[in-house]
Amino acid sequence: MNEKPIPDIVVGRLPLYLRALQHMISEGRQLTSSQELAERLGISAAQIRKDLSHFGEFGKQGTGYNIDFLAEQLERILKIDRVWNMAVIGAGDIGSAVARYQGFANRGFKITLIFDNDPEKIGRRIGPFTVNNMDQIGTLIQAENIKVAMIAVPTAYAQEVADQLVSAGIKAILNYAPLNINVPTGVWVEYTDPVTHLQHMTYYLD
Amino acid sequence: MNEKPIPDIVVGRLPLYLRALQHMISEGRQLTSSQELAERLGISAAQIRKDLSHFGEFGKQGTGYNIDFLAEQLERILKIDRVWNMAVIGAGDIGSAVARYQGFANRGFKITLIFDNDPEKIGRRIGPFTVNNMDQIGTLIQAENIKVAMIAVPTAYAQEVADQLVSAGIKAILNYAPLNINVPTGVWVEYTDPVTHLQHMTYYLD
DNA sequence: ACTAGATCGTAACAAACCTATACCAATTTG
DNA sequence: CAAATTGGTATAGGTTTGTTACGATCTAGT
Repeated sequence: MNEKPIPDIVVGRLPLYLRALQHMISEGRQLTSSQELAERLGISAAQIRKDLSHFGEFGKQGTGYNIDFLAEQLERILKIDRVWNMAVIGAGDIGSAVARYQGFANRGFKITLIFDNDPEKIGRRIGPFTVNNMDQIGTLIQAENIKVAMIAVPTAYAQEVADQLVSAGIKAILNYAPLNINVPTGVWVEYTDPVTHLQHMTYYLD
Repeated sequence: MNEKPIPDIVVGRLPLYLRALQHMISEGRQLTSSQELAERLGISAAQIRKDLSHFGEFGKQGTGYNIDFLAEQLERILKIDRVWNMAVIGAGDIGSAVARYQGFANRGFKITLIFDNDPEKIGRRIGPFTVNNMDQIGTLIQAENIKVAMIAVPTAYAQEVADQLVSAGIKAILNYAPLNINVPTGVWVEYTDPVTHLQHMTYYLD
């Protein structure tokens, strides 16, 4: 525990620790150790202890970590001890699949709005949502005070949509379009592109 | 250019460079520079030059990089100067969206098989594919000599499916299930979990 | 032909990160 | 009580990553 900012790479591992812990909870487990987490995650036990020690002392010598307790602490640290409402932009294949995905619940996130600019799609239902007109992005996102959004529009429109989201007050964007987007300081962007991962792996294949 | 193995993080950036280059190609561009790539990607120009220099000399002083040429070289390095056939396991929301995703073509990959174990789904069509029975994984993957697969099944079955894929000769797995899976040496796994990215960002929000 | 400006490739340096080790305190187990 | 397990801390060393600087090369303009 110290005053220096936590390395981003450490922050990035916390969700992985939490994911493993929640899996253990679903198995009905109560205790674990840095050793066990290390084996499951392919990270060294010392690394895990050091990462956690940036934030406090969560374990008990000789015993290990209480799984529920550590999970709660990580949720607090990652600020997912609440529910973040999210907007999805784009109601195509990706946006629709995201909107129906059951994996956000219980992990701190909930989709509440979905947008598209195709008149064919506006007003239709996708899962429990009605597709809103994209020209309502600013109004609705501000009205509901939403801070997190996912971009699932064609690559050509991603930057334009990102600009609208930033204007609407969005602070975190998960971009499904395979394109880097520019946002001002204070807005965070992460990318998810399956092809990038696949290309990374094929380097190592014959 | 030297004999030591290339750091994995460098390999991981090559797909990003390639993605930016292909975007420039679609804009009809011919030349670029490490400086321009750096601005687009948010990586320093020197970093980009150093990364590329691991593999050869692709630029021309005073001029920059020929976009088509550099893209071809990166495709060769990443071994996507061919088409990798892929299998998708799981025909639920994620698997279906993946199967319909148009973004694999032209980036080195092509889905050719999709599997599920739900009798309701087996035999049904998803996009251009017919859903195969999961008990055919070994047979069909070996028959078509497929080396790359994507896991899009519920978390509880991901490890079991991974084991089957490894037995069938799969060498690279992209896992959509939010769970670490264990595979033997020589098999590569990458993960894509939107919630992990979201949780990483919320750490920095208020 | 010459100059100015742009750019690459590379080397040297600095910072960040990871690994390994050792140690102590607390706890559990036998 | 003794032995084994475990977390947290500190330290040192090495690897990786990022930054800066600079010579060499190319283009464009005069």
